[in-house]
Amino acid sequence: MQCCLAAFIRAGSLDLSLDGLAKVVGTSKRMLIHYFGGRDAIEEKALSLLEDRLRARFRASVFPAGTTLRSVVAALWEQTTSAENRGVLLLVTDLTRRSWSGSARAKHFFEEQQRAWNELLLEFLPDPDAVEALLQLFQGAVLIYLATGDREKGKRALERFTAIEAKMPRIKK
Amino acid sequence: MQCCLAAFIRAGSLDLSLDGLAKVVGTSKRMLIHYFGGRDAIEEKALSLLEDRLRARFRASVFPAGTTLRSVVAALWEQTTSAENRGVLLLVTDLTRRSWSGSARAKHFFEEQQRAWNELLLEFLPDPDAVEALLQLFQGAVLIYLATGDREKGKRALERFTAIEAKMPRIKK
DNA sequence: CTGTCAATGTACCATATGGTACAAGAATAA
DNA sequence: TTATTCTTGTACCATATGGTACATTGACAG
Repeated sequence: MQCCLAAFIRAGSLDLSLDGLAKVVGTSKRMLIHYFGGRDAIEEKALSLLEDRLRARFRASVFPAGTTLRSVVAALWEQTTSAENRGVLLLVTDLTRRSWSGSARAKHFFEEQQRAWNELLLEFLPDPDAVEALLQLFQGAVLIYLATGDREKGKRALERFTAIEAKMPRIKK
Repeated sequence: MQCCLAAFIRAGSLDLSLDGLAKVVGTSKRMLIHYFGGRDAIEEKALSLLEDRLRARFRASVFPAGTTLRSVVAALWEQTTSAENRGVLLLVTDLTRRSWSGSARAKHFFEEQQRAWNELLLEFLPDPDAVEALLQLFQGAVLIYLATGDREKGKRALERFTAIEAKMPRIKK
């Protein structure tokens, strides 16, 4: 299953035929179905595994209390757009699309991701509206990054956001 | 061709088989290929038509000089996320994905859209960095809107952005 | 050694897809 | 009227896909 997920990540999408998947994993379509029980089951297991992995990554990237929002966001951006994570980013984006194309599983995945990010950011930016805006900016930055390959645009925009937030008079909630 | 584009818009994607397309349009796959010359040609013509239509919409939505950034952005958001434009929005988003999946045509489409929006916004926000950030925020807001169906989140975030920009001391360039 | 059962390859099936061959109208120029 | 060209339906083809049938292999218990 690890190999399957790796293959999906390498493809940057769940749109990978069983034959293609099998070739990458080094087995046959016959075996994939035999072991895992069909296309849907494979996608389901791969998604669960991906969720686990993302949760683990999130737990690992816990920042010490008092870290500035600026450096948290910068670190998240670096990690999200690093070359070795490009596949994961593509896959997650593909799932986002599926979540509005009617896939209940993808919708669930998307919602959990949103929740996790929200929770994390709220620790460093204790204003729900601001976090909401930041998440949208981050999503948009990712999209532009994927479309243009330019990491700097997103970096600048996020930097700008955090700089303004740092200067804002704030009523802590 | 108008009908074909309408069908793509209704599907919210270019992933519509010739058979499916033909059924919606009220003809046969045979005829589509005969008249337009194959799948690729149909997509190409539909995209060109869509580009024309979006350009026209943009020209129509010219705002009088002096309009505040806030109302420009609010109007764009209303228009972009209106129910009757949902199909167009889905289609454009699908094209954005294709632009990073290797489709040169989609990439060109994406770049032209970006250029047009950039140009428009620059008239009301004469700071390229701010426009860059605004565009990313808008993209992200659209994504969240598509995934959640909630227009308010994006509205709030954009409102927030324009409110802050209005208060910022600015060196006009 | 022999029976049993999991593991696996090969060949197949049904469906969907983009596309073509061909023939039968339907219109139109001569 | 006749020859030609345009239009269109039907049947087909090749490929890809998820999935199954069946036979073969190999290990292991008795």
